[in-house]
Amino acid sequence: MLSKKTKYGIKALTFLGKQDGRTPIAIATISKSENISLKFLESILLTLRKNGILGSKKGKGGGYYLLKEPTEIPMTAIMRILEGPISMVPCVSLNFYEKCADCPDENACAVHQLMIKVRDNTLEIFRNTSLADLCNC
Amino acid sequence: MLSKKTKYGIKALTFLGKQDGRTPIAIATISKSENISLKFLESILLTLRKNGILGSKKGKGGGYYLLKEPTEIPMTAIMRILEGPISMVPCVSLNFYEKCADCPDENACAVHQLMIKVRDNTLEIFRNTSLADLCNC
DNA sequence: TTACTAATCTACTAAATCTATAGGGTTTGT
DNA sequence: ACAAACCCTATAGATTTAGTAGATTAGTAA
Repeated sequence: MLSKKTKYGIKALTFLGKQDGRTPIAIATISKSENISLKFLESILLTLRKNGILGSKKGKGGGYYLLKEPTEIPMTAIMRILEGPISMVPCVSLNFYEKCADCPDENACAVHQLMIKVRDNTLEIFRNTSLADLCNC
Repeated sequence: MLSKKTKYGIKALTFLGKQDGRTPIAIATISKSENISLKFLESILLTLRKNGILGSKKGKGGGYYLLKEPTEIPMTAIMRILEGPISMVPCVSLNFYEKCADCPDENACAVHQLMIKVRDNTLEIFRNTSLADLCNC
């Protein structure tokens, strides 16, 4: 299941993507519009900034803004920053790979084989979807 | 991410599916073969029994066995029993639907639309995969 | 029948981690 | 002076992943 962190993050990004230009938007504005706890949203936007998705401006008139065009931000990037691995098990993850402690042979593991399929499918959706696509809903 | 409960459950079911006939297999046998904590596995098999996937026999020579042919057990059933919803958000779940508190209009929600796509794809894989398919790895 | 043993079943506990915040102070820009 | 991001800490609650202890049931051998 998707964490609220990820869900709120996507909603906030979508909100920013719908604005025109790079005018900074205050956290409070997004928080009110999307019904997200202010402090929680604060930490979410901070991680998005630290990961190169958002820029910020301090002081009066400050806020957050997208660093790239929405068309240039794929869902894979957003998901990996906010949710972590796209795979359902670490042993099929491309970016967060970890070997299973209990599994002597990955290729003989039924779960492994099945989850590769699921990952490939999900990955293709996220690769073919950009933030811009979400903004057109 | 998939919980260990689900992962272990699938592995145990695969192990049972590979046996021939309905001879009961002791928990300890599966536990050793698949490197799963005995007591944790015990509770997992119990829920699978309570949900009509497994049968059990008590006492000496007892254990667990599949109630149906592996071909008759779809992954959707296994996943829903062990992991819960297949969807990444409750608002797109077919079997575990819940409305989002923060979302005034589902159809206008970008997350909602995207997660429907992901759910449809994942669901198709699980629908087209039975336990028997996992046993042939 | 009785005792023993193997196995499931039930219930309780607990550590560890994750989630979703809340509070308050600091820094920076206008 | 003020507004806003930034940063640090704490925390309640839930979930996960087990571990512990014992009850119950069923087959086997004496």
